[in-house]
Amino acid sequence: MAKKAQSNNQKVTIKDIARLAKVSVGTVSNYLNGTAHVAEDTRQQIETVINQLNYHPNMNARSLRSKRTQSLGLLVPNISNPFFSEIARLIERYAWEAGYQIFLCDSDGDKEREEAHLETLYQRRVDGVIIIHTGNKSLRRLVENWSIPTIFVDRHLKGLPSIVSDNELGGKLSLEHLLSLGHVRVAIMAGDAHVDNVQERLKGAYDVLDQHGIEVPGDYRIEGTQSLETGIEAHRFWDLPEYPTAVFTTNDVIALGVWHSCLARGLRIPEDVSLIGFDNIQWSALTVPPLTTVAQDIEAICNGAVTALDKAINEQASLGSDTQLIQPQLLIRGSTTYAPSHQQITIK
Amino acid sequence: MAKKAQSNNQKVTIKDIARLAKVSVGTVSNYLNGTAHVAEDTRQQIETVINQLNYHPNMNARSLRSKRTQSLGLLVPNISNPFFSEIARLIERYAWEAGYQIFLCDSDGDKEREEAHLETLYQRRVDGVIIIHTGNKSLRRLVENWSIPTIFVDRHLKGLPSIVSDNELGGKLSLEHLLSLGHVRVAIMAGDAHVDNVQERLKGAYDVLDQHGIEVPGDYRIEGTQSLETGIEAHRFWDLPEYPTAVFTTNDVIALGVWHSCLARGLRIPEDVSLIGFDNIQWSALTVPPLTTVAQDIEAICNGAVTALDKAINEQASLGSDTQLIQPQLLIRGSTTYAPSHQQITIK
DNA sequence: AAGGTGTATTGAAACGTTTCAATGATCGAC
DNA sequence: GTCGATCATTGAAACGTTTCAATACACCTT
Repeated sequence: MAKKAQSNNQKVTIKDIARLAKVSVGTVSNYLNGTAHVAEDTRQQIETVINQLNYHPNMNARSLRSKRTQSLGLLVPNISNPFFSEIARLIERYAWEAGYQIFLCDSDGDKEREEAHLETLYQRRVDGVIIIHTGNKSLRRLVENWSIPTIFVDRHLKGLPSIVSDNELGGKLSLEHLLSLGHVRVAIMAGDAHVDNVQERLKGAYDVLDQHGIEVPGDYRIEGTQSLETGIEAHRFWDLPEYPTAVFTTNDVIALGVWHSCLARGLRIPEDVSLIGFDNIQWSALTVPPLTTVAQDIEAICNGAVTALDKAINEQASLGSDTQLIQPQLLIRGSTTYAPSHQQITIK
Repeated sequence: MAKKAQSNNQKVTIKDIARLAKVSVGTVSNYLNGTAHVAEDTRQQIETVINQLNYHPNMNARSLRSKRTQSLGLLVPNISNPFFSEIARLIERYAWEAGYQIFLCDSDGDKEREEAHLETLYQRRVDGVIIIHTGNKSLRRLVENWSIPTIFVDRHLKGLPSIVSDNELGGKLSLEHLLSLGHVRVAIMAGDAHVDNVQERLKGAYDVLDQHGIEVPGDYRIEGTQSLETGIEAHRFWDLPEYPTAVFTTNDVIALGVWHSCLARGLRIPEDVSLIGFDNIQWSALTVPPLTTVAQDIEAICNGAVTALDKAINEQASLGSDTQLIQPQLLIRGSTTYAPSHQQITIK
């Protein structure tokens, strides 16, 4: 068995290819990139040599010269959050289809790490950046005067290009649904009220409540973070003498936490408590009954983000400075139903 | 307000720094990398200029010359799978702490995409690669003769360096637990029996069953993929005249699918059915009662993988070719209990 | 005053590509 | 048989760093 000359895979360069194929480096480069026509026979020459030598172009050299890295940075607060990991999956896919690979940067909710990650992305000269920020104000300064196309997703920063759901509308749809079912004692799981999209969802929700003259007492509102743990805090509702018949949450993870607190307390959903989420993460369809929620069209968001970046990169068109809104959709499933008659219920 | 000369952030290079600081490029490089002592006053010179000019070193140039990219490739079958996204989170963190950033590559369970991703990782000259493979046999050839330190995680390939849980032990612990509770009618949700770790878990499980002379009838076993959907297939069990009292699954996601099928059928866990998972993903603790499962020590796995790579990279020590086994741990929670008396139960 | 010893700095080559003006070859038209 | 025109190819500069042998300088020692 002839062992081919593949073992020296360490450092075969375009020069080696050129030499063995008896052409110039320029021609090989042209062949590789399709930058110019190369004659049929030289093409075959080159191909033969490349296959023999097990050649893998060095992208760093290529990037240095051409000022393109075919890579994007993706900065997220926590990749193991199911909503963000789904975004990552889609971004990765669309990016791959457009010829980019992505640097995954997890800020872990930490502002310093967020900035440090951005700095290295800059140093790597990624072609574009997609950010889900943590509410870090100094991010604006950082991004405003750097030269890499950057787009915010899910959470935006006023005046910087972004593509997010119409969260206010989402909050509105959510509460209109609850009120249409006759609920009056509505609790609000606000989560992290520092996050812009949370604020918007809340605004949409409160607007509807105001409009119907419904007031939310202080002990019907819990703030915290966008996490399971905060959702579980809902147990405080169930200690109240008159507990809410419906709970609005600012995301599904929180809602699942609330659900957990209900199960732990023996409360049935939706018979005792109607519960509505936001995001439509994978798990929200899995509960029994499935969670009513406001679905974000994250395919549109992710595809939009990658496409916009790609366009900005290739046509050096500006990304502009506006927020592109994507329509959310109310997904009525089993976790919401008509308000129970107004009897006073006491937990054992 | 003086607007500093920061606007021309486009193309300031180490040469500019050198020129303005009146030193040679070499010295600036030494300062930046700490490769040699630079005198106190020149150090200050350089620092001043760098701050004035808003300089960001070009990592592509650096990589080209130094043959180091400070980046790792992470190849996963599906980043939105909660188990993999948790792995990604940990890998990203440990890598960051060790000075690397990671390229996230999602193979989407597709062999071609998997190979294509690896090829580009090679072209980018990443310093190391971490792979969770999809069972692609030709991966071996690909990895065996390339020169980048590579380690397999969660799923291994015989003879190639890897770090995985002792899955056979896990399966054993799992079934010993079920049998100790008196279960005899045990069903097996095998998931994807092509995946090596699934095979091992099954082996551990069947060994215990054999040892106790318990046989699993054909209709007590379901295969499919490592997914929710496959778990939900468990509804077929509940159609049987005598359905299983316990279900062993090869991962938590499947287990949650099984749980779903029980809820849909009105079966209570653990009163009617004992259910045990594998992995200890975040959501497994959230069910009520929480899911009994075999916890993988993925912190150890991820930390081990990054550390091993880092060592191989810096000391060009070989990674060897052996599998490092990490101990799993049985986590007894609420979803398993004693087998009900052997009465025949008929669903309505 | 010559030699020796460090320490801080320099200068230029190298890394592996792309890019582009310039060259050579081929061919049809006159 | 010459002139353009077209097409394929070449050669060398450039990209922004690191690396390393060589130098310059200052300070001791004898």
